[in-house]
Amino acid sequence: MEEKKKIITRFAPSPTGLLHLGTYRTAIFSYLFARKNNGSFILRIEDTDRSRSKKEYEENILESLDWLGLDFDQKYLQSENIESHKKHLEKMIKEGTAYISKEEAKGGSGEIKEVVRFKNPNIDVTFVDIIKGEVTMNTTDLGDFVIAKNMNEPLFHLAVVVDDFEEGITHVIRGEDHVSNTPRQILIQRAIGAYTPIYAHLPLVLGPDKLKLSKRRGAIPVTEYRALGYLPEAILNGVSFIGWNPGTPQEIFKKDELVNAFDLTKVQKSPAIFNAEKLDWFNREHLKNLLKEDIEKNILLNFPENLQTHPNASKIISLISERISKWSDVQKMFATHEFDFFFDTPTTDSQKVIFKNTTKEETLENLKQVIASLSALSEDHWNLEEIKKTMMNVAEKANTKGAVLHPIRYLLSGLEKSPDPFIIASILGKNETLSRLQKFI
RNA sequence: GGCCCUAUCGUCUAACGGUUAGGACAUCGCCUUCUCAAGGCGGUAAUCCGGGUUCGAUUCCCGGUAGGGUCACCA
Repeated sequence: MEEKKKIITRFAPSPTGLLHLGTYRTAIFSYLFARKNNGSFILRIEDTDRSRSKKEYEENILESLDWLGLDFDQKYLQSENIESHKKHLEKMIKEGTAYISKEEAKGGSGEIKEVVRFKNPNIDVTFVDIIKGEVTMNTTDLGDFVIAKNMNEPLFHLAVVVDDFEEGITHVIRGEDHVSNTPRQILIQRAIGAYTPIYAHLPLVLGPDKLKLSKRRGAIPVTEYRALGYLPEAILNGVSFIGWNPGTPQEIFKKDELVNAFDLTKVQKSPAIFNAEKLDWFNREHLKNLLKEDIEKNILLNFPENLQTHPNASKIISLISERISKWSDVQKMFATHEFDFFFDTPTTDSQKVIFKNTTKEETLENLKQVIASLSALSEDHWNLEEIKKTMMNVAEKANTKGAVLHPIRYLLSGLEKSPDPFIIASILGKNETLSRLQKFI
């Protein structure tokens, strides 16, 4: 029986800023690959650059992973492994694969510093990448690159190699921006006697400008998506589908389905442009999977505070729910005063009451009839069906239904575009409806 | 510029040499008892170019072009 090695992947961000979707996509793919194969997923915070690393960014990473539901089996701080990095450094120097170089510090201060450089054997390095296939690069023009600022401050390439080795990482899944780092790291692996893991370099996520997604060019942090009211499962689903698909027509996936369907070899070879509109669609689809009461609760939470307890608030929730992609859209609707008329009598323009190609007299007559038959409806019968029946009764007798329905709708909403008059009237109640209609008489 | 990678509708993609080149988002039109939203139906829209290989190339090979990545005492 062949023994299968347990798969271990890692997500290794540096806490030097708020990370966007492109970065988290590498976390998602590493996570899905590990879980799909019953492996482990490790989080390693690469904080060796002490001047740029900030605790708040580390906390943001933790928060984001937690929100997305990407649970990790281990968490390491790279800075905690510095003693091990030093040991390898000393050993490399002793064995001649690295050396201390005295040179002028950068910045032109004239100060002489000691940096540690890797003794480059200047050879071709070939590695197998699950996504890109076999890649060969010559390392000659890399020179003797720096692997530590000094004996106490190891740098990226050394730290990554040592940590991956000691943590037993079997698959390094990271962004394509790391392919050119890979030969250097393989050289170091060979120098310290480490194995070479399997690589999978993911093509990058590009912004609408076709350039690598970046904060500078408008990419927002994952926690900002949370603030905007996106569902974590929708983000997970939508981001997974940037440059990957399961090969079946299904597009909406819950987390466990994603784990089940994930296949690293199906990852696209070319970079993908991030489509924010499609992400909204993913969110709308995932919204449909939510419990009705959760939807209602979240929509209400996004009402202006003074309206949350208004008697009409709960009645317009279903109207809102079919008009939003994400929770923050509710706030937007109030900001643009779309639904103000449910809470305050709208101001109306008497010219706009009259439906196209009809006269004022006609409109008045129609409205009088509507008011009369609506008045005859008892409070007990003031519901959507009865109101609709009553209004349609008048409307069908008119030349065009719009001659009746438009004036009603406009007087009730004060808007050219709004939900239909029946639902508005049913929400406003008998008194308010009649009072708004009478204003024109 | 050197090195590496990539190339199907506007965008994300499907088609492991033979398809009327399929789907999704977006867009447009129609229906959906006035408008809007939601829903239904339908439409427009793609194989970068040039050579090969082959009976036959979106698919394989070469070249061009275009795009991306990377060239730190950051990660």
